Amino acid sequence: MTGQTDSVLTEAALDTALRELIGYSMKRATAMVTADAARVLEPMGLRITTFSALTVICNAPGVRQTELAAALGMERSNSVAVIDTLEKAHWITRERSARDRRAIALQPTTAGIMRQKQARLALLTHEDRMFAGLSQIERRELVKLLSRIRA
Amino acid sequence: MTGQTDSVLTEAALDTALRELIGYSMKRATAMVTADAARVLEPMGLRITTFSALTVICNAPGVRQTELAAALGMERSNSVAVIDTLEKAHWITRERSARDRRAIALQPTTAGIMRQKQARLALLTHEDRMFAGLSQIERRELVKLLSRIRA
DNA sequence: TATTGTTATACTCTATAACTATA
DNA sequence: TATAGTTATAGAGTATAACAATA
Repeated sequence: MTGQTDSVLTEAALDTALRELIGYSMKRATAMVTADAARVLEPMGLRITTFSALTVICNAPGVRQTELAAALGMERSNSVAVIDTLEKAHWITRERSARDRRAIALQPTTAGIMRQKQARLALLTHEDRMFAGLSQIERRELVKLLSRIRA
Repeated sequence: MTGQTDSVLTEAALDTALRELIGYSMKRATAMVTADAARVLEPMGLRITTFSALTVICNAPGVRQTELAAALGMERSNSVAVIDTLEKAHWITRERSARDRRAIALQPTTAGIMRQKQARLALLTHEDRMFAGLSQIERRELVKLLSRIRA
């Protein structure tokens, strides 16, 4: 192996041209963060989507499936499998709403609340590691800048 | 429809609890930006992955497939289909390397270079719209903060 | 008529293992 | 032995259409 290449440009990183696009930096950084978060959640039997849904249900007991999906920016149809997973793990229950018999109210179980708290702490630790290069002020600044992006 | 819910919390957004995680804000904001970028690229016959690969090839003619995949943070195996797409569109060519007959040097065609330039301009316009709420200084600050995140 | 949950389906992205031909 | 490109495959996320029950 010579390490040689047929490329003319050998000095700059190959993705330099893409770095002028903010979206590219966002995508690469987010992929890094979410991959690490997924690794943290995996031993707890959670994925990012299931953790997110569980967190919403724990913080808004009785939430409907459609509301949940909308809050997480996902399709109603795709939320079904996520909620199935949480229900099979006995972390949440589905209860027919008395007021509107079409709707289903999602309730967290005691085990679900405990698991969510545990996963939340693990993720906060993970973020403290990933964002160690940023001060608390800079972390808030990052979130603030992200919140000002509009489609 | 009453608009009523079984949820106890009706005032705050349902994903408030998730907003304490920086990764959540990053994921939602990035999804918004990349979805819009994909819409911009689609009429040009490009997706984000194919545009990214084409851009690297245009800026580093002769780059190898393995180098390309590494630069974009994707698996070698997954880069094959992306390069197939670019080759079938006649935007790039595959050439066996003379120095190392295992390797393939990727070269952009004239049409490929033109398409990349066109797509790049469309994406810069798209970003000017998405990031209109941020000054140029703030955009650079955002990228700088993202670059300091470490796994 | 419209909405809720659901099923079916398809497409993209991603990840791993294994093969071939070259080094 | 190791590397470059490739194939096959499977999992996870995402998107659309259509259906039954209910409003």
